[in-house]
Amino acid sequence: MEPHAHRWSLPGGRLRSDEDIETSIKRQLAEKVDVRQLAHVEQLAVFSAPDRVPGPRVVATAFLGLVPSDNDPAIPTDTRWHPVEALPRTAFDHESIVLRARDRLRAKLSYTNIGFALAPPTFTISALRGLYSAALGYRVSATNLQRVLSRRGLLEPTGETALPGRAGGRPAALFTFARRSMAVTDPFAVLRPPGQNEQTGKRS
Amino acid sequence: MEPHAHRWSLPGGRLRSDEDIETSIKRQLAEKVDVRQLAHVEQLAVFSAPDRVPGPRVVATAFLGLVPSDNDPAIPTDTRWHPVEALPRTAFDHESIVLRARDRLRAKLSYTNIGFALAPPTFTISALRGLYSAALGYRVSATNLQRVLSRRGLLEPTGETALPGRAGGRPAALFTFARRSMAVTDPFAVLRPPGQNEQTGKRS
DNA sequence: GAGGTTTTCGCCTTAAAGGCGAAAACATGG
DNA sequence: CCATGTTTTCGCCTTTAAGGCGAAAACCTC
Repeated sequence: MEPHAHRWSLPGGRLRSDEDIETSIKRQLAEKVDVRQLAHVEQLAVFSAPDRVPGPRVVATAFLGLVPSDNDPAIPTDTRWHPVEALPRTAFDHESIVLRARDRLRAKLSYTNIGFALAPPTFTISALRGLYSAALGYRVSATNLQRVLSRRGLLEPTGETALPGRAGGRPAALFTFARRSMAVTDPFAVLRPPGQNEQTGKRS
Repeated sequence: MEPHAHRWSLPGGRLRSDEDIETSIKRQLAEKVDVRQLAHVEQLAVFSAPDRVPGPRVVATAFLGLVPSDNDPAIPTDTRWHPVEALPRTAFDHESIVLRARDRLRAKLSYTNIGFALAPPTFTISALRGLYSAALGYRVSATNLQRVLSRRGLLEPTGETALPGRAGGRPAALFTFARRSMAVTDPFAVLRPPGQNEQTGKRS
């Protein structure tokens, strides 16, 4: 009868007539779950299949939101974080929404600087590596992560170092994301940067 | 009084309760303008600012649709193609929608195989170069385009060649997009292909 | 057949990513 | 306090992809 009762669903709600959708989703989050410190929010996709929920059709605009790993927002008792590799049964089409969000995040981690939204203001390379590994689903090399981000000019060393773990080891340097990387920069063009072009030779 | 009258606007219309949005936009296009042979359609973004149109708020889901360069669909007399570099004044927020679509296309041309949707079933490298140049807004090198697409395994030579232009010159070989590239393949991961990973050394 | 045109190919340079091991910088146990 | 284990960081090298440039190929017209 109510096949979707007692299943987990994503936070959300109805759009008010005086707000746009992004404002709305932020309000919903702030009301229902205490997730206010979103470091990044972007539209994911619109889900509009006529039968996606029982009853009259509901069009949903899904968003991807990222919270830095260092803040653990207080959430109500009926709410929970779920690891994406072990999702419970979800209501409606929410599972496919989550999977799309995951894929989007993975893709953008590679070709944008969206990683800044996952990291605390200051972090060690190993910590960042952990975040990237978790998000991407495979182990990332710290060495390479370090170099790739540096070469892209996204990483800035703060002077400081973190305390070594209880097992000893060299204390890790603390880094920050460069200021100009604090907004998501979309793809680095692949097929021809804006530089001078072509015009190869004689064109009279 | 009616600041948006007599301005150009994008095709579109209301969503019916028994169709999803993509179905809807395809229907609208087929009805209003005869653009049926869309080689690729994807969601662009939702536009929902409360004041984006006068009167009660209208939420619009914008799509990017691509038509191969060889078909020139019949369009009604009140409808026109406009070059994106010389847009007329548009109604509402339609200009920003168009610009977003343009940017999306440009980005995806670089890191996906979306180009297949712009090209006719068979084409010469120069023709393809023309399409890429027009879409990207800068001159692309034919040599490099050729190699990049080949190395990605997207280009397949048909045996045939096109007729040389009236000015002579070596007849150009005709190519096709490889079959497996006929669906948009999203990013080639940059930061770590799925291959073996890390595990660098001793982990006991 | 000479000269002009367009396409294609081959070789080289540049740039970014990834691998691997050594060195650096810490902890702890004898 | 020195040897040993641990973790991070650095340097050098390899691999892969993109981009440049000129020569060769293949066609036209006069």
